[in-house]
Amino acid sequence: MSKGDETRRAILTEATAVAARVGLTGMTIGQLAAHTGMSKSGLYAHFASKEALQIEILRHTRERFVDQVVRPALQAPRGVARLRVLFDSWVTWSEAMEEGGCLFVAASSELDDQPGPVRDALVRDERDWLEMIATVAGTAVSEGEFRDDLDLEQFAYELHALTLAHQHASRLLRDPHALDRVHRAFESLITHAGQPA
Amino acid sequence: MSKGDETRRAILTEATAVAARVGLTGMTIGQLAAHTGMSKSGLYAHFASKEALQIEILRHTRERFVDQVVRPALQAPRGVARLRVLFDSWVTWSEAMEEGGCLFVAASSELDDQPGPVRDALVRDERDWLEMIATVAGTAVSEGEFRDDLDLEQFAYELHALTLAHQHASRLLRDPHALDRVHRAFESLITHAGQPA
DNA sequence: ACACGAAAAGAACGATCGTGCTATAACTGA
DNA sequence: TCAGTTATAGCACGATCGTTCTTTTCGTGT
Repeated sequence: MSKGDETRRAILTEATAVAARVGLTGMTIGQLAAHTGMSKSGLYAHFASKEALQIEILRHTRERFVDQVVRPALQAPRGVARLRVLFDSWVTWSEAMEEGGCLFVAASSELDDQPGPVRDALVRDERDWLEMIATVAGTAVSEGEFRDDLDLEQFAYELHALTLAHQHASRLLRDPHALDRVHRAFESLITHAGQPA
Repeated sequence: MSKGDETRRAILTEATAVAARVGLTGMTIGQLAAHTGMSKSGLYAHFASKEALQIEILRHTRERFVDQVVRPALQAPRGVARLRVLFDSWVTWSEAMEEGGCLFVAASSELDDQPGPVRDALVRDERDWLEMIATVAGTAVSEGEFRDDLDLEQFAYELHALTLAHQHASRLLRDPHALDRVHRAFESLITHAGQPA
């Protein structure tokens, strides 16, 4: 990997952390330069525009998300076990962020009414994520662990709701029982998906 | 009401809409002045600082929230009926926002790691809101509609999760079935709160 | 209707924004 | 090691930021 790619990656990693804290829009080039110890123009030379940087931040985060959350789940056995790994991996991913939590969660409400290519990229990522949850839940159906009339999209919606709630309880409210809360809600969700409607 | 109070209120109403769209931090005085047709300094004279304006926006929004969401619920009969009104009123409140949705939801992820008096005010409001949900759920317990070992805080957590998810589905994903989704999730929540654990 | 206080505008401040252009410094392949 | 590319810094730009001041306009009580 050339020197350019190396620093470029370092910038993206740092930018991801900053963006999670102050938002993709709130983040500024100057602020980012200060954090990385580079000059504003030296840093900026790696990207075509701030908007392009924002999109690359999302791409970079997505790659790490797949590595740390999706891949472990796909290596677990199909069914509820895989769903558990997916969920636990997400919680771990979210907790691992020193500040700001999951960037996708933060960006979701920041960009929800700000049209443009950044929002479009985020929408694609979020759709993929919901689809992934639904697909994994589907393996629990085909394994006979979930009832076979389960609405997979509705299940994904409700599981995703827990991730949003966890970020809220953990990051905003600093609820010491946040982890316990989200796990109990998850178990309740799984239990009811297994019983007949 | 004097002229000053009148425009001040008009500013806050407009500012609430702007803040819901671009965030409490993303909103600027100049932008706000343009939206209200006032000069920057004329508008700014009504507030001590931008931070003070942000706090007043939250206070103003809170007042309207109590009027439009909390009060109707308290006028409904105790129990599940009251809980339904509370939830339906929130959905109506959220849908009524032309853009950006519920300001509290938007601000929650924006301020979750930005310490200061604005965050503190928001945390108080969100705690009050969760407490309100738990209290209303409690009336359903004492009316015998919910099982009496129901964890009220956990119930509030899960109901609140649905409001976050609805904003996500409705505003970001523009899911045409968002309303249907959130209602089904709500019914499911109520049903399970009524059955023995 | 007039005077006085309140409300709004005008103008300017230092700072920082995103973004170019130009020069220097640092890598890299022959 | 030297040439040539690539990466970074320096500097400046117009615009806008939050904020303060002074001046003008307007609403209001008598």
